[in-house]
Amino acid sequence: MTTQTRSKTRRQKVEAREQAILDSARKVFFEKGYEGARMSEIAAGAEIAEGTVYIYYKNKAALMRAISSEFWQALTANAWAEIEAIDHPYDALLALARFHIKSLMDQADMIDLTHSLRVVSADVGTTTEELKTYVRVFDTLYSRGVDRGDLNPHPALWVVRDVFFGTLDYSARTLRLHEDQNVEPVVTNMIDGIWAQYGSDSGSTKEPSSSEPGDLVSRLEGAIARIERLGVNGKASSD
Amino acid sequence: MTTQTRSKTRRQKVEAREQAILDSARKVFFEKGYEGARMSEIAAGAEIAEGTVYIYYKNKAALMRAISSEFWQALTANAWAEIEAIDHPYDALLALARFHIKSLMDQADMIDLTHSLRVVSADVGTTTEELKTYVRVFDTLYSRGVDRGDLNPHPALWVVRDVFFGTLDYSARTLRLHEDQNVEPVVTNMIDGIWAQYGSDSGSTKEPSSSEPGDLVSRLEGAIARIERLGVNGKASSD
DNA sequence: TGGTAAAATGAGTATCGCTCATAATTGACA
DNA sequence: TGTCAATTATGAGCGATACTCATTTTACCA
Repeated sequence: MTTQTRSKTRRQKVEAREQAILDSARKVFFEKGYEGARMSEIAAGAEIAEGTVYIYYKNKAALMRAISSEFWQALTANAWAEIEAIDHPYDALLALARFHIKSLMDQADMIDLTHSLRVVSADVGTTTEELKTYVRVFDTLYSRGVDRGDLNPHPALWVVRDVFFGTLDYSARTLRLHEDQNVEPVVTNMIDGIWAQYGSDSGSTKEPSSSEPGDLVSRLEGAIARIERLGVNGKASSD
Repeated sequence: MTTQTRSKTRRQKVEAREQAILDSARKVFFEKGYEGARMSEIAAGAEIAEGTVYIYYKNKAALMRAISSEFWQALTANAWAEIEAIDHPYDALLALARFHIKSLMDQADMIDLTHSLRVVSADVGTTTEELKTYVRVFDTLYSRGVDRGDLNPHPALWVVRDVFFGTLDYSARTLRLHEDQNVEPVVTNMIDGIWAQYGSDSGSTKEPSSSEPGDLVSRLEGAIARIERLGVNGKASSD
């Protein structure tokens, strides 16, 4: 028992220190940027000697990679949590888009740092892998929509995926420079665009012209609901 | 005359050296990345002493910024040249999209380096300004489309602009990893999507009643038109 | 040709990421 | 509790690099 307790204590101490290093490093990286960050300052922030950092992380790039990795894993977990209770693919995609763009805007520093790693450090494999995992949330939602018959299967999913993430990424950057940071117009606009192109209107088979009038009505009702929602949330965006 | 000739010679020599530094730096930056690039190697490539570089460029970041600036200016000029002879906004946007994504793919190193500057160097003002100038090509084309009555005015142009550049940016990255690097599906799909959402279907004037309740009606009419058009165009995009 | 301002040089400086010999701490066992 | 081996921490020192500056070289004009 004594053995286990002490062993546990030791491990706890190590883990606490590891986390302290990460916390300090994150702070310094955000304040000074990757190059501007000093290992000495990171060590001081974690209240350890500079050499100790290198026991936990091979070098500066590895430390940065760990922070980036931690961020993307948390983001992925939060994304899943955000959409798990939502049934309809349209609403789920909408929620994911909202979550994504808000995350980008809130944690812009982290995003920029992650992207910079692509160039700063040659070894980006890890980060790329984490990005792929995150992106899988979208892929799953889209596939679910296809299975339910709400979305048409796209011959290359990545085309739609790039519209989704590309648009949100750029919009987040733009929105950050604006006074009005209402994301609703951007999100609704983009999802509606995807739905207009890939939504299965008549259910199963694709017909040239407006095939079944009844379907048009139901889609219009959905559109009205969406527009009304925009009217409530997006009122400020009309200027 | 002698005076002018010699004075010209001196200036020419200086300018030639400046260009030699830029050329050498570009090469080294591409080969080694920003951090990996050595000022000594850049100087050696330009066949000058290391200290001389600092007469022309304040520091490493300024040198990188000059390269980035040169690149974006050339890109902007080429973009204008690419679309100047094209009359119809749809074709022009298509051409711009093709040009943009191909440039991104061909000069991926440059793009990555430019983006990394955002983090590496705090002073990014210049690069941002050059980006804005480049983006103006798109804005002009869209406005032209609105003036001609081919496109509906969007309450916030940047929303469409971010769809355009965001999608192309992400798609370029994805395409680079693919065997098949055919940009046509991406480009056509994206422009068609924009056209489906913002193309003025019935032809001429838009209802400018922005803040009136009638706004909802006009927007609904646009939505109906889009849905109807989707029935026709959506067929092509499904393969 | 001689004088001067501009331009080039490269050894030297400051600073940083990282290493490693040494010290301190921890925990199993008697 | 005291001993000892293993683990963990330390920080002076090393190599490397961006950048400076006193000195030299070049370009130009009278």
